[in-house]
Amino acid sequence: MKTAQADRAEQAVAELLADEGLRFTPARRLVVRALADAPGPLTTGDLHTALRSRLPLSSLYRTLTVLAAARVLAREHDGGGVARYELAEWLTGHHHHLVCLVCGEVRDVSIDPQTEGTIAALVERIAGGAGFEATGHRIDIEGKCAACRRR
Amino acid sequence: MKTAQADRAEQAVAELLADEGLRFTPARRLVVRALADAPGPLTTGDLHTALRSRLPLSSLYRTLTVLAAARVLAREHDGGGVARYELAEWLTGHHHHLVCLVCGEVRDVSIDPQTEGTIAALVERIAGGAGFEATGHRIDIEGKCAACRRR
DNA sequence: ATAGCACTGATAATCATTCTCATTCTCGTT
DNA sequence: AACGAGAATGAGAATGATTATCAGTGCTAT
Ligand SMILES: [Mn+2]
Ligand SMILES: [Mn+2]
Ligand SMILES: [Zn+2]
Ligand SMILES: [Zn+2]
Repeated sequence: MKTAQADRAEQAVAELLADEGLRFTPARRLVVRALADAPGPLTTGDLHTALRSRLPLSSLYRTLTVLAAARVLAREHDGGGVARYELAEWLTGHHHHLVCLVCGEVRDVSIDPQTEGTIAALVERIAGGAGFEATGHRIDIEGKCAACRRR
Repeated sequence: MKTAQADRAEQAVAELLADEGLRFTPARRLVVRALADAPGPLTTGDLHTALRSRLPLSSLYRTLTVLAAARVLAREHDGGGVARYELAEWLTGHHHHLVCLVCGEVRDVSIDPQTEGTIAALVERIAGGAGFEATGHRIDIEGKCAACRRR
């Protein structure tokens, strides 16, 4: 996320937390910033490595739980079952993921609005056919990332 | 999965296991059958509930591990991080999932070949643009299932 | 300054999953 | 039919990630 956008997101987070009677403490700011700077969702381990000197593990876990409950963060799980967190889509915009099956990296990727429209339409159709009310979708593209390809 | 197809799948599994010097034991047969009959991927808990009288938990876990390593089963993780298993796509055919955010159910859904072709094409395009070599994709449609809708 | 909450961080507890190991089973060979 | 090697089983212990506890600290409004 580029800095201007990240600053705006941080502002939005501050307001949301205030509304819920929660504070935007240093710990929470550290986590939000780390995720805003990341090219994709980060595991708890990634975050712990990055922030270990400034944020004990138990506090990191609590912070992630609180921010996810407040819908500031979205939590998902990768193929190995380890939790990954990213800023919620109302902060980052809708997007999808490239998942490298070799190194495990997960990277954000956006689709042009035109194509995204096509997808939304076919998702509607498929869901409707099954009596299912679709509210969103998630696409993971699996394969080999650029770095892993060249070796 | 309908029975004729399930029988064929079971046959294919028997052959694959034999090739690997593994046996198609009663425990493995129970698990493969349970998954062949299921409308979507099952959690370890689902399977344990269904098979508890015939298969101790430690054996269930080992069976799942062995079958997944042999590529008979595919393992994924749902939003809450619990493992889900299903027959590998070379047995079931390629498909996607409807994920109910209310009750947690996950159901298989197939897309017509025409639409699947469209998806494959745009996946190629998106991946290529990022220097990524796509080998597959996964689509989860999230929302409210038919049962949860009507109450 | 005081009271009431929110927050922190160390630690203990939980829960799913994996590991260990003694025992049993299968299958091919004598 | 008895034998031996490797495969499989099942009970229980161990692991690892995550969550819960709780005593102490910090903010903020009155
Ligand atoms: Mn993302
Ligand atoms: Mn499936
Ligand atoms: Zn990679
Ligand atoms: Zn439902």
